[in-house]
Amino acid sequence: MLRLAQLKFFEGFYEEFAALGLTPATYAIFAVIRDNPGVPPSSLASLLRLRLPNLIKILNELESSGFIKRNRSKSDRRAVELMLTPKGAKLIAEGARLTEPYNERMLAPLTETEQRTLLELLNRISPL
Amino acid sequence: MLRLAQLKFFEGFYEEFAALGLTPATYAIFAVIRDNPGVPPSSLASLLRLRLPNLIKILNELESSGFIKRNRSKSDRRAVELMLTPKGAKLIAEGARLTEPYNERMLAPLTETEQRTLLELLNRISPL
DNA sequence: TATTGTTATACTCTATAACTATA
DNA sequence: TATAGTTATAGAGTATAACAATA
Repeated sequence: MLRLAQLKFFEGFYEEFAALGLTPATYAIFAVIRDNPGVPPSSLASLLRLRLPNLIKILNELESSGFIKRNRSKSDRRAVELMLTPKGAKLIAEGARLTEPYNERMLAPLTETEQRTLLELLNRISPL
Repeated sequence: MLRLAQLKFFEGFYEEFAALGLTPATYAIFAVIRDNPGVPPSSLASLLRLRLPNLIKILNELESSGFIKRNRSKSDRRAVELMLTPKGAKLIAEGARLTEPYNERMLAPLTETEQRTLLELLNRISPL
């Protein structure tokens, strides 16, 4: 049942966000960088349960498209600090506007109380 | 959150059922054939949301390993009827014995009432 | 020596087009 | 002509190993 629900959400996501070129993965990456400017790739990968090499490949594309930039940390020159460019900030802001109608459409069979319950139960099973 | 929960269940599944060589996909396929002997590949694919060509590849492996057999329908010789062999029935029966402890472990953070609620809400979002 | 990030690469899963045999 | 099943193949997602730079 989890797989079927997730499939529905991903299919709906591609419909809703196709015009912006956002995927579930890139949306999540943008949102985390927006809320945690300077987050290193390693933290981002473990938070989103992505393998570092797979994340790096996505980050390379996002950087060469001009959506994010990488700064080397002053204190530890191995570490990378991820930031949104103005172009990237604009993209995720546009995406954020589609989020509420998207969630509403996916969760339409549930009341608002049930929607909160579902989120709470899922969060207990696998906390973010 | 759905993706993270599903990831947890799949990882737990591989741990629990590794000894039997069952995957989430093959478990579901065996269970559907067991409960619906003679089910055609097309119905199986749409029920489990698998593309027919991808399902066929799995069915080929399951058949050449001796777990299932294909019968041509008498009434429509294009149609295939899927059946478990005794070997396949034995395998899914062994798998079924692991199912309750597996679900219990994955859903440990929830009370029994909450477990039923979660299943009901997921089923409303994307009915089987 | 250990850690962060990166590259290269293989493997699984998923998607599309085209073919066959029956209807 | 249309349908059920199948094959071949391409693409996306995910995995591991090895390397460079820095600590």
